[in-house]
Amino acid sequence: MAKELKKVYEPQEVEDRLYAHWEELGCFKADNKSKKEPFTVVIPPPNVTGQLHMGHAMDETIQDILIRYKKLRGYETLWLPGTDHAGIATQIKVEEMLRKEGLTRYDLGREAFLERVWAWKEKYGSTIINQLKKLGSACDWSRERFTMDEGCSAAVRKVFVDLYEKGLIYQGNRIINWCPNCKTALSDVEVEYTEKAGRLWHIEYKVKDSDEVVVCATTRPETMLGDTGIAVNPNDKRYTHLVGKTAILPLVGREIPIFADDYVEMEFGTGCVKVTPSHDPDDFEMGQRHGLDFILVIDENGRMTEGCGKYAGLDRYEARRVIVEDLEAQGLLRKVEELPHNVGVCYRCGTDVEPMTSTQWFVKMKPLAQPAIEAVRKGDIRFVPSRFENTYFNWMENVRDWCISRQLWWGHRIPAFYCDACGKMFVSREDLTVCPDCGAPVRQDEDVLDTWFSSALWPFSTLGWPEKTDDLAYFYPTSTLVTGYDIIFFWVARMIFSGLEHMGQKPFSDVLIHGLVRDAQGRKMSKSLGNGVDPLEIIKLYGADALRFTLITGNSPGNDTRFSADKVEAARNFANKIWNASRFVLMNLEVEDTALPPLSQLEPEDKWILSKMNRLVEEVTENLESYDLGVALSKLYDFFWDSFCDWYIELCKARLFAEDDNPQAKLTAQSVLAHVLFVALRLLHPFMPFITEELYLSLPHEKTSIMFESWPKPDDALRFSADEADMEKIMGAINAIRARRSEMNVPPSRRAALFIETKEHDLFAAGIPFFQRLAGISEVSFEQPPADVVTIVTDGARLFIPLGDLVDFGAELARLQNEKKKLHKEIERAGSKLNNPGFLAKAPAEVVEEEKTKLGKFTAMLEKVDESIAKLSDKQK
RNA sequence: GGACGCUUAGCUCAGCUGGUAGAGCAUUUGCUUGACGUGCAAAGGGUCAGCGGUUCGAUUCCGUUAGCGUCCACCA
Repeated sequence: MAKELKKVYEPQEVEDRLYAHWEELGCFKADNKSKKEPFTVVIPPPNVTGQLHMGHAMDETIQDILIRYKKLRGYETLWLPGTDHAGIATQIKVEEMLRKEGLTRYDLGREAFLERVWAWKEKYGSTIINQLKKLGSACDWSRERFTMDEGCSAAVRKVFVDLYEKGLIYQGNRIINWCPNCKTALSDVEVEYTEKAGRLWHIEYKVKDSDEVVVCATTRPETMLGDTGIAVNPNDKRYTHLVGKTAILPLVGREIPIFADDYVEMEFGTGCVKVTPSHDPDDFEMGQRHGLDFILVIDENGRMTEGCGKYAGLDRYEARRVIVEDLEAQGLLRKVEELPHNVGVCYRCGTDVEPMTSTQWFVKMKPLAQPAIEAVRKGDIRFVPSRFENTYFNWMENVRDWCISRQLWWGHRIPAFYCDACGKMFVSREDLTVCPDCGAPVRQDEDVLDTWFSSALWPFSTLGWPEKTDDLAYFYPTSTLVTGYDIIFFWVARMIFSGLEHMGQKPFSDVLIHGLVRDAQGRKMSKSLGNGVDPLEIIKLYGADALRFTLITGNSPGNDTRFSADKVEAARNFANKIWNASRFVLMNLEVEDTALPPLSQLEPEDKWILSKMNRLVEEVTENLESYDLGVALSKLYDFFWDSFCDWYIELCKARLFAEDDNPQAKLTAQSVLAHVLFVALRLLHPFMPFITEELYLSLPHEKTSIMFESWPKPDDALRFSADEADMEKIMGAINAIRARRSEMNVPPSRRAALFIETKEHDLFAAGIPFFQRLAGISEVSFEQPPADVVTIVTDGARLFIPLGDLVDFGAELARLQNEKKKLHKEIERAGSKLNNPGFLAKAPAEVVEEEKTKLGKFTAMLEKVDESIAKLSDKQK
């Protein structure tokens, strides 16, 4: 029966084999015809060209834990994997590759370029998928999807046309965020704001037909070329006389109106704002309110437009420099102040974003946001931790229309067709080649959709929508969405309104938010810092289970966590501990199963561990249900290492290796060991799938995989609170003896006799083998102890150890005095509580009872200590 | 300017609905104890950021102050 395991756990040797084993058995495959309750998770699709990083590793680990846990609990689990085409990111990568060949995408043309991207995707798209497998992810690979596969594309097409027909998608010339490097429009969430050093230039504008000047302060002098007005606050008495007058734009000579608008803050700058409606979101709105002209002065490359005279063609920052020089030369620069301010940069490339007016496609957000807010407000969708609901509401309530068109080639092409002959535009479910009206050829909109437009449909597009599939019927809405707080706006919010709008049903019930994985110093892991840790390297060195353990333990939902080699090492050590404990159990196993023996055969130590185990099952289950994965895992760690290994296994050795011939006692110990191990392996499996599977397969088992076993259930028959308390008295005595010995530097090899004075003779008599094995005791006697002893007072007994000349009477007396002081303190503490009428009247009965028990215990112990002190003092005299 | 989070042992962090503070790592000491030195045993180390309040009782709830951090926001 006994199987030989290696002395050290070698994850490298088992992980790939077990993953293949699971795939062969179809462990990850979900059945949409199942009678069970479904539990569905859709993966946040990683970028198809991406590499697995620590953030992914954490995200996937959490999902895998939920999936494996629910599967053991008897749910029909589906973890649906896939990848995202990642419009900008992927296109940039391929363009970089082309650049090495000296080519641009324009050299290739749209079609040839897209072929290259697809080829790239075929070549590298599976990289991240294979990396996910290394982590142990229990994804149903038969259902793997891609945001640009046929089905997802059909969903995108349908959604676009539907929204257009409902009037929720429109085309318009509005101010958008433009990345001059990526050369595309961006949505509001794709702009990141960073504080940069800047300046505030005060520029003089002459007032027409007057000697007056108005001074406008700006951080972006180059945009003055596009100024079409000057705004002041309507209540600003300094300027009321100017409202309605005209100013002359310096350098350009354009006449622009001076008007009043509430937007202007009187206190900031000079109180006069130069208004550039085409290059500033606020100015854009003022421009609309006041019917100003819109003049584009910066083009899609970030250069000044042709209409800019001598500045035409200059880069916007070069133009700034020249314009400032010119203003200065003309004496129009009144003042320059240093002013750090927020600059929007592209989230992909970091280039300063240029706000500009442009014709783009937008999703009208207000009507979509309302139900999405409601769903969370009503608790239909729940964020964990709930504080992220604030973030969500705040965004949803103030959301602006979503710019969805991108001037890229890689992505879902916008299904709008233009007829140049009759000037009409058609948004169509089918591709058009000729105009439905006039029959002339049509051309399709050049732009593609924001990547996040397709991700927003992920929870249902991946299940087959718009087809009415069995998957969709059975698995939608999904159960839990796991993701980082950094993409709540990008993705979570948009999935919510999309699900509600297109499915008429929420996309998921719970949103589990986790934080970032930072480096050991707490810095964000980033490519530019080069401080990223490669999860695959960690897996290679320490194993996937150790990595998973590291990412989960000591962390709570929504909080960032630091990653350090120390932690992984500790995790690896734990895996090794599990391995060796199992090895021990297997080496001593002569029974054929892991069933519990009849309760009547159980010894106190068996009841002790079973009782603890039973409570563990309850608590871990509870913690998992409330997504407290870190808490659950640390309880498992403590139970396994401390309770099971350091105590129970050691206690069992007394029986397993007993000289007397009691085969039944041995078998009982083996059975309990195997049983507890089996329970622990199942509880640990969601967190550490590989090692638990490998060990399960070594135990006597019925199934071909631990994944087919079921989650342990608490059992009322295993609540042995009295036995547990008894056992703890023995353990307390062992602890006390060990501490005394250690204090006195007695080597473990030096065995000592033990004299016990107790009213609980049977209990302590049963503990004899444990004292011998765990506390370095030779013989135990309940007789009167000799004179020269060390006295140890514990709960339930007084223990005496004659340690011969090792004992320094003075030291022993001091120790006892110290002990006495401690007990006095305890008694005082408990006593003051119990003397407090408020406490007695208002505290719950069991708390009062507990205090009374403690008081009794400590009082008894104090008596014993006093006795010993008296004896020792007598002797010294 | 809003919103949120953090401040607990030398370090990194747990601590659910209030009832004498925990883990890992680090430190010190001892140990070939028939699974494991990726181990075993023992020990030191915290007025749970400050101040108020609620309570019989607060690290835990409320308010407030300070420091740090994150997100959002139109101060040109």
